[in-house]
Amino acid sequence: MAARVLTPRSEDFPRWYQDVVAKAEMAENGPVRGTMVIRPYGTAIWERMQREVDDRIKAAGAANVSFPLFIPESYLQREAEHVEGFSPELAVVTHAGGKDLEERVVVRPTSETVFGEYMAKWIQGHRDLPLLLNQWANVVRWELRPRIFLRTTEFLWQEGHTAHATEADARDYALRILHEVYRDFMVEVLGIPLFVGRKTARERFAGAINTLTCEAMMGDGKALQMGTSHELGQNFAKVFGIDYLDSEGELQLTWTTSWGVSTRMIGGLIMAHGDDDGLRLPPRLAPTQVVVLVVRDDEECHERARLMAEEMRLAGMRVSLDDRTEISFGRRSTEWELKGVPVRVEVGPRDLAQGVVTVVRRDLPGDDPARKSVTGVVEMAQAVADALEAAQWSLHDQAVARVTERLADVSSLPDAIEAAATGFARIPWSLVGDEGEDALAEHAVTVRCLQRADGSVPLSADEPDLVAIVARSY
RNA sequence: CGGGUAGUAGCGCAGCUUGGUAGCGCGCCUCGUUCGGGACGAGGAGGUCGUGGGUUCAAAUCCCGCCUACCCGACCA
Repeated sequence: MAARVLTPRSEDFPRWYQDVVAKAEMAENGPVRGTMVIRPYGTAIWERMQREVDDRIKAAGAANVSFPLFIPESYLQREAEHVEGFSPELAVVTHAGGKDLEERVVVRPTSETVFGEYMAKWIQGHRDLPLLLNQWANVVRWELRPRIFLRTTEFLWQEGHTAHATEADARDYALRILHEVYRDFMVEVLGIPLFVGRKTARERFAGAINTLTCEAMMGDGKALQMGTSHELGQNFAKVFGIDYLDSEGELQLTWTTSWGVSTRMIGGLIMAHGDDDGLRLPPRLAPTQVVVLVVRDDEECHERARLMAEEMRLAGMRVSLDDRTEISFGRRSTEWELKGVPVRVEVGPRDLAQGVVTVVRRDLPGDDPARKSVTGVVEMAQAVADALEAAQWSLHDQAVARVTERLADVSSLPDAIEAAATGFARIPWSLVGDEGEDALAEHAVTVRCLQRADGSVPLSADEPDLVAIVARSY
């Protein structure tokens, strides 16, 4: 077995999380509180996320743009709820160019207001709608209690902003992004099971009329909001004048949406799949899917490993070759395990003499006999491809098993609070309500989302027989 | 933002009580022996003791401010 390099999750989960971030060389804290330096491996993971999410956003018809980092403070102030929600978290530039600024400038905490200003300019008639935009950017929200990847003062994200002719179009699009972009990516690529639903009024985005959310259960039973999609109604259209002439020649206000996912997903990925040996990456996401490990400094081993890596690359896999034989085998194995590379191929003289190699799966625990298998050199590429496919779903299924185990159906607030100590509780929304949310909040428990009985997303919080998913959260 | 704890080599820590030559383990570099789950030996490099000020002949050590991290609360997509 691998030597202990991390604090075990059962001993101290937050400490384990920090250990993984550091030991897998993903990121470290920046010099200013709440900022982070994302290292090459963390960046590679984020780039994979970006690629997968971006492809889906484009498939949903949106185009990428780039808006400024600085926003005039007056823009924020136009939408009452929006300012109120964000002002405590704003970083404001008051001094620049060697003098005090006449109009203060905020560092964007999100870009609804600037997008609003320009969408108003670009939209004239109904033929300009819908306008579907997205940008990949950094944003700043001054955080009092930062946690690397999960809640940082500066973070990277994607923010989509759209304008539609009708409320129904806007509603459909917000829901479409939630399902076809976010849920599809998180379930199919990240292998993380989700609770998708609608936020209660108090958990809603500042300035939205509805917020849809993807909530995931972490390894310690707490919830993480992985992505949100908002219907903004006509709130921003009114204050920024985002209007158009309809086919009758009448001036109409548009209906807008916004939606985003951030580097927080990296934290979610760590806490949803990681184990006591480190990160475990689902193959579809992993920057390196397979590492070919040269076991000993032996000419035959080097050459055969190189050829095998090349063969798998040609077959379309993302492969790294580890031929650093000056570092001991055990150390290198541990390192790749920490980094969560899904499959390892060990090429050593003992196996080669028999025409075989050892294939090791990261998703299975150390005592699982299926974890290591021996396969003929000729069948190796296929065996690895099969292992990758199996690992993708095995990680997903392990996460589903945890949800099943830690999700309790309850019928009282005290029971919900008790269940939230170790996981999620599902409780009829009629038993909670606004007062119930207050009572839960006293125990640091919140309503993560509202769902219909079958788990689908309700059209409004007023539908009958809704259930609330409640939990402690990050 | 309030309460608590901490900051000494890349990482983890001792030294501080009682002021007087900057230490240990891991990692790193070189050489040799090793090599199928964090190898071993020998030699070596690496420090404005978080930062600014104060007390003192003398400060890692005593005093004050600030910064940063962790825990608990409040706040927050």
